[in-house]
Amino acid sequence: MNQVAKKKLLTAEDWQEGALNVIAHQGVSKVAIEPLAKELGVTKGSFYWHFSNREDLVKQALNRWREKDKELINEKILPVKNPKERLLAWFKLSAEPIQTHLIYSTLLADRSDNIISKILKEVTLERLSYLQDSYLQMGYDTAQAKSQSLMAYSVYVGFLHMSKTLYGSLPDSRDAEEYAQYVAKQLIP
Amino acid sequence: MNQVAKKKLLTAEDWQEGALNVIAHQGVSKVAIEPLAKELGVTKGSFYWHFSNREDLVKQALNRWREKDKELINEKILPVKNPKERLLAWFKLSAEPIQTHLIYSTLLADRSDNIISKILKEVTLERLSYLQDSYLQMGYDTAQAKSQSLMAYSVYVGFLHMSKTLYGSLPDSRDAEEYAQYVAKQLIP
DNA sequence: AAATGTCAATACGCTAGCGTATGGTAATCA
DNA sequence: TGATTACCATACGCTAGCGTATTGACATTT
Repeated sequence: MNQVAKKKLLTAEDWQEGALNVIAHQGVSKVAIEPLAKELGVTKGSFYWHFSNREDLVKQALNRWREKDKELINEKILPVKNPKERLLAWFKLSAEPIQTHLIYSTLLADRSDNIISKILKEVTLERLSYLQDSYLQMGYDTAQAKSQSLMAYSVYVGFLHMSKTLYGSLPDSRDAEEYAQYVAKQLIP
Repeated sequence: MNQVAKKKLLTAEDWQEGALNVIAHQGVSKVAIEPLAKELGVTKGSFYWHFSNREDLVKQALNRWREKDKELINEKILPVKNPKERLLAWFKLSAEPIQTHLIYSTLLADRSDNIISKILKEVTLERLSYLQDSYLQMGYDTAQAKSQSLMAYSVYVGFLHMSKTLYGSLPDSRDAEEYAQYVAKQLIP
């Protein structure tokens, strides 16, 4: 509840992280300044020092999310040289119950602003591109690689929602592992 | 803007339909009484005659959606006797840009109330069950049919979001057609 | 014709949340 | 040490939207 007990002063990053947590679990529309301030142990006065308004916060928070997501891929996926292994790694990662997936799935239906749509599109296209690359490197022609990566990515998106819908949250790591392996067997020849 | 120019009196169904339209395009959280009243050409006085409060409207609207969705399936999918043909019909239907899909994909990330989660789960389980039946009738064993239907349904959910997210970027109607055929080939042996 | 029922308009109070204005405090700098 | 800076608190006004209370206008029944 009060994760900044020792730290006296807040940074813009603290606010961004707080916003991302709300987005992950309740959606962008639930990002409210005063409740967030309470949670961080300060008042609005702090907020309007760091940000010009609510939209500013949302924008910065989503950009932060995009950067963190990119770093994750750069560290865990792209270094895998073998394309088949790389796809496997991606499927495994995509089934892990981490914040970036929660945020992504929440944004997918919460398109209240153009900010959201824009970032969502950019992130999706970028993710699709490295999936497609992997399939291309496995010998698919362009059209096949396009369709196949689109389908694989759809399975990922669908999985996020299904697990939320059917279990109330993302499944535990054992179930996720099992599912990832099954899907991988179907989608990686 | 004013679709009830001739009709003087509103019914509860009119309000439910209005709510469903908002849900389909903006999400449940955007369902507001006064704006909806304006759109329907009346005031709040009408609303509180037909419903006890906002939650009441949302609940009734979502139940209405579920019934309409069930009717659609009963009419267009279940009558197809051949299981392979039935799956094909379902994939075709699932790619059509009709309201029921819009609502479904919106609900998927807009889980503000328990009402939504409950209905969403019910609808999803029901849809999965007739998908699973089709695969069973095609000779899959229970575990396979379960996993396969889950994956097929994930592709459906993913497709809904992808087309929304990438609109204007990737899929023109020719690509969409190509993709649909590709997916069907992968998911229906 | 009177009474009742059905549906809607209007006026009101209430709350949550946004954004502004101003003041305060502790640290740092000149 | 006085002044400035960085950060936060407090108080205020404003709007959207919820829900209630009351009244009004037809339509139907008696």
